[in-house]
Amino acid sequence: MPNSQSPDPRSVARQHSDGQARTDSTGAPDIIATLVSEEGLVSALERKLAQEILKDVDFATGASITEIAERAEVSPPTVTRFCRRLGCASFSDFKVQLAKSAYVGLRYLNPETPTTTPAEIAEDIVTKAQNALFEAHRGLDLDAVAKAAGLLADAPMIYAFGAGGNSSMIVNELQNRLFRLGCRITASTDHGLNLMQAAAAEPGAVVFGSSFSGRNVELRRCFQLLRERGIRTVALTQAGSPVAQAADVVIAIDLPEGRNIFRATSTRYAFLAVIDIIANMVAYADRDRSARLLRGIKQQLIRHRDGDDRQILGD
Amino acid sequence: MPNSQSPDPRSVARQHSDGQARTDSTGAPDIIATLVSEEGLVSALERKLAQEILKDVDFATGASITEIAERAEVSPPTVTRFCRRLGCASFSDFKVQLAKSAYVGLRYLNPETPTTTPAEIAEDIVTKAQNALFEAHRGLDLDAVAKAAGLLADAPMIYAFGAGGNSSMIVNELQNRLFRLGCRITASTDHGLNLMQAAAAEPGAVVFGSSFSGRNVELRRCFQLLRERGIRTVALTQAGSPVAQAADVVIAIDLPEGRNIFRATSTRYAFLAVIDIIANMVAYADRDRSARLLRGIKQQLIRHRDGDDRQILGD
DNA sequence: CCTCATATGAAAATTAATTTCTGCTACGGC
DNA sequence: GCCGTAGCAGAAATTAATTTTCATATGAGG
Repeated sequence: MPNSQSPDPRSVARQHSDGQARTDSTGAPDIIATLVSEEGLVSALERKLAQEILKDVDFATGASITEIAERAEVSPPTVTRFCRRLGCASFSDFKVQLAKSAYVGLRYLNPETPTTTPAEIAEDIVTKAQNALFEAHRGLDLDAVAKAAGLLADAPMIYAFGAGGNSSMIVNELQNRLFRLGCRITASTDHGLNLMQAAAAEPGAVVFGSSFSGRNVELRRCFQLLRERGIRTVALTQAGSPVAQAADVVIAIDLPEGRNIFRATSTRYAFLAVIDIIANMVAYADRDRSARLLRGIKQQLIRHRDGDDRQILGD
Repeated sequence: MPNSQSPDPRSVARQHSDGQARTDSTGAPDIIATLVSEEGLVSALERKLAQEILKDVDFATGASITEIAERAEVSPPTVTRFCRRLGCASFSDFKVQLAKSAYVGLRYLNPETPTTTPAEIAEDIVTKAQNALFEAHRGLDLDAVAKAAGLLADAPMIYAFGAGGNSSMIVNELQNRLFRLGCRITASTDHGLNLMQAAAAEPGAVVFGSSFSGRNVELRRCFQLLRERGIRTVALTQAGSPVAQAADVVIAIDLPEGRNIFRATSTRYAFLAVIDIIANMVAYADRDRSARLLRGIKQQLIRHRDGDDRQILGD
């Protein structure tokens, strides 16, 4: 038997038995992800347990160890061992971890239920948005983001290309955030214009392109042209997609799309967050200049509109 | 002694003893909010307990009842009673509820820490965005949203007014969502144009205005003009603000603004969610027509761009 | 076919949480 | 000012739940 010295379980808590703990950025184990992937679960009963818990997480967070054991048709000790294997100190620690993950990470796992009442619609939209942020954050390649921010911060000129309502919003937002920081940037959302700008862009310029699907052929064409011309490109898009393949730096966002045609894609929230992260990084690249510019803009707004924008930059 | 019949605690769980449970829309008690407000906590020791738990929620979610009792210098039974009074079935139920609330709702209670590393920046942006969604959802007046959606769904023409980068994005997004559903809508983000459109708007039209601060005097002027003309207005803005006062239907969003001048306001995420909720409600107002239109748009896109938009409407 | 490793559950032991009961305190009436 | 009442708080006892121990079973590898 390993661990015959019986180490304090608490010391191994929050850490995977194989040392490869799945954690979110707060350092907390991401129980749901582990349950879904079933990683580290060797036996059949443990897998069954994982499935049973995922089937009704709300029940699991409220139930006692015997209730869960009964549902999965295993014995309580098996549940305890299962929790330990997942990196929790105890069964109750497991429940707490589960509750933490579940709040945001859970619901999109449930079958898509049609929403009709106002409360359900609001719940659906907000939860999906939170999920999108959660998932995107988890999968975000920070090095790629930092690299992109570095390119943008140093660029003498930035072109931001998008098309369609969603990416248009994203590139406009990028322009909106970066011009305040002293970046020279122009956003355009027209394919023809994008192509012309790509052809005319001066060496040293950086082109940022957004595509939710990654299959925007015109954007890909722009990127290919730019690559030939030696102009660096940053893509915010799906991993492995045609657009991603044509870009120098790829910030990949891969999120499952819901099947509700009435709901706009919650992926927008994740894209928006990436823009904010990039903008923040660019701001910190030259903190003093950014602060000076932002304060200047704010003062102008206050002077011009008399308190209109007391709170935030740009109503 | 009340409750001498000793009802099953589970039956009173998730419900405040006075029947005025603070719950989020999922029906789960919002423990953190209750702890902060100290509502329903009669005795001094219970208040002390609440403060002690808020002081270190992470500890509380992991600790046993005796550990918490020791920290607050009370006895374990007091902790049990405390949990019951908060509407939980048991101490462990309390911990689970606490963990649920804490994941999203907690962190903005912590002092704003400056972020510098890429990981910190990403964490900060994402967490703040999730918080904004969480808080806005909690405080959202669904009746007002439904009323607004009803007005928009029935309007022969919609004018969406915003100004500044943030509200511009919001009204563009509204247009983007609603035109797909067959609404006649035009968004404009220019004060002068807004005023002219307000003056020219035909009776029966509905004007939607967004202002993050609520102090956009030009928008308020538009709304006042429209009120005189008997044209209905919907404001998405801060409660009680000048803009809100001038509007017929107010969707109020009141969120604390961070002090980090480098970060764009996380309130944008909440505003965006409200737009999505409205659009969804409008879609359901005439579900068949919406479905028909959306499918038609999708087919056109697929035919024209050959797979470019396989996944979502509008890249 | 045997052996070893590992998994599993029954039962025991332990630990934790809750109930009961009693003392205490504060407040109001007399 | 004293007494009674109400309700809170904690000690101890009770109960419930979880975990450990140990015996058995199962299956892979020799």
